[in-house]
Amino acid sequence: MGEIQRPGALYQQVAAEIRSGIAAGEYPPGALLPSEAQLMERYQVSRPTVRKAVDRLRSEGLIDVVHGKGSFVRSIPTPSVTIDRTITREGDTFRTGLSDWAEVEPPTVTRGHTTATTGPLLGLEEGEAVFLVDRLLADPTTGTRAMHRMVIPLATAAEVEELENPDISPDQVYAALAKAGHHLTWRETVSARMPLPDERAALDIPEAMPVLSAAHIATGDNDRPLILERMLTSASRTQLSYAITGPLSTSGAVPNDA
Amino acid sequence: MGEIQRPGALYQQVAAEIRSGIAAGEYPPGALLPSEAQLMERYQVSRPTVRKAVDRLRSEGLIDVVHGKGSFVRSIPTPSVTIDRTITREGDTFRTGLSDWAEVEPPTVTRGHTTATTGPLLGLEEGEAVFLVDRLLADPTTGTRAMHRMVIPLATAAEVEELENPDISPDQVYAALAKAGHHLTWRETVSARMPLPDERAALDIPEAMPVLSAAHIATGDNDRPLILERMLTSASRTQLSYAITGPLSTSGAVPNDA
DNA sequence: TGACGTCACTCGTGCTTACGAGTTGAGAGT
DNA sequence: ACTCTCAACTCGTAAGCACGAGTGACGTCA
Repeated sequence: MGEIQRPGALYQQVAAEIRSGIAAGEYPPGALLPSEAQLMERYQVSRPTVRKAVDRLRSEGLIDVVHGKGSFVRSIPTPSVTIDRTITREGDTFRTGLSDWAEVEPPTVTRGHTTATTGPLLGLEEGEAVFLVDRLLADPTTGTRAMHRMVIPLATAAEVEELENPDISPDQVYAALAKAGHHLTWRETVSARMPLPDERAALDIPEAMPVLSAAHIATGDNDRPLILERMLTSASRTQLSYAITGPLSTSGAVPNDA
Repeated sequence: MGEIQRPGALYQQVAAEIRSGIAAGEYPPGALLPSEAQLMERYQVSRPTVRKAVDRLRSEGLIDVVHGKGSFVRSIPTPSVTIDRTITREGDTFRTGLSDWAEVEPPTVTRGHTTATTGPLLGLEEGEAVFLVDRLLADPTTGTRAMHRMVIPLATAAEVEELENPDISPDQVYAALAKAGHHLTWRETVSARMPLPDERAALDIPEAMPVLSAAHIATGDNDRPLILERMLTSASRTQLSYAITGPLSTSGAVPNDA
């Protein structure tokens, strides 16, 4: 029946066949793939070969394999949650897009040190002391989770007394900095990578799915970095959105009532 | 010597041991892991078990396995290329951040149809005819590649004669739209996912590494979507950057000399 | 001294066998 | 008619064996 004639290793050929079947709609999303025994028969290969092919498809995120039941075609991971990171100059604020999200646990405040990554972004050496405020957030509607961290240099914390309160929300931080007389600008860098094991657990990330990381640096006068905010979410469930909205003023008035 | 006592399957235990070794610096980035035979001896397991453990680490993106040489610890994939997607209101332009990138091949222009993803973004039904302009770009400095696609509804193409020229650069498109009298606003959504096989090949993406996808919608008056631009890059090599720079005017003057 | 070939070592692939464990449904027993 | 048990299905794990193929070092020969 279905002997195969494709380039590469046997298990690659089997994997390619199944992949084609998925792409062609033969196995629509949610469908149950033939069992390993059936695939053995169909392609005339041994079980380890079938397993290797199936394992490859799983590592590509195409299927979910359930013990005792079978392999199911994953639906195309369309991010269902959009986090609006729109930058607005109204009153020099920035919306994290996480204001409505609930805190799964109370925030954790620790004294830590800058890493090779966070140090340069903040204009500090690697290993300098900083405050770390960690939050685990959840979207009330969908339950989608996000890890949120603020990295606060000691110099910044000393300047703004509101920062002594660990319960201060990310959005409030910028208001506090503005109130302290800082004229803020922002830069955000977005990257993606595979999650670390603890991140996978905390964010409930399916196998072979990446995380989106957004690092947000608020800069004061003289291009001095004041605070770093980093957000981590499951890329299979969330996307980030950027836009210009509303009237944008050149000078950016700083409100005193924030 | 090093019999193992960890939860889970044997190969998981072996994988966890090696993972710890990598995290602890026993195997620094670039280092050669012990050969499969040595790992068999060290953990007193069979070769298939060792191979499965090694394969797991590879699928996690922790190591690279080279036939005939061994397994090497991957260095932490820090994105080395930053694409500046900064939104500027000077003259109603938007920089793709790809202006300096070279075209690997001539652009491809095809007539296609909106998909379930692109349709709604453009305010069209799924399956409506559109022009697709595909580019494969490369950063001249690092060789990093990017796939770039413009999805142009027929209505937009009919309105702007410059769009008949397939060689028009993405940045020029916005200038042309502005010249045609459109008052543009933008929204960009960023997501990440695992690459499709052809995308992996075109972008030279290492195993178990995701792609960053940025979809950029230009909207004219009455919130009418005019054009969709999508960029795809290797997340292990690139990151996206967003900021507000320069003076921002409320009305956004449209230049006539673009 | 140089070029070449061999050989040892590496991982890549494939088959067979065996058993454990989760899931489901059919059938026997009540 | 209902419930419970068990058999038959599923995938998960592990071992052993065999051979192919890429790489590099070493020794031999010209």
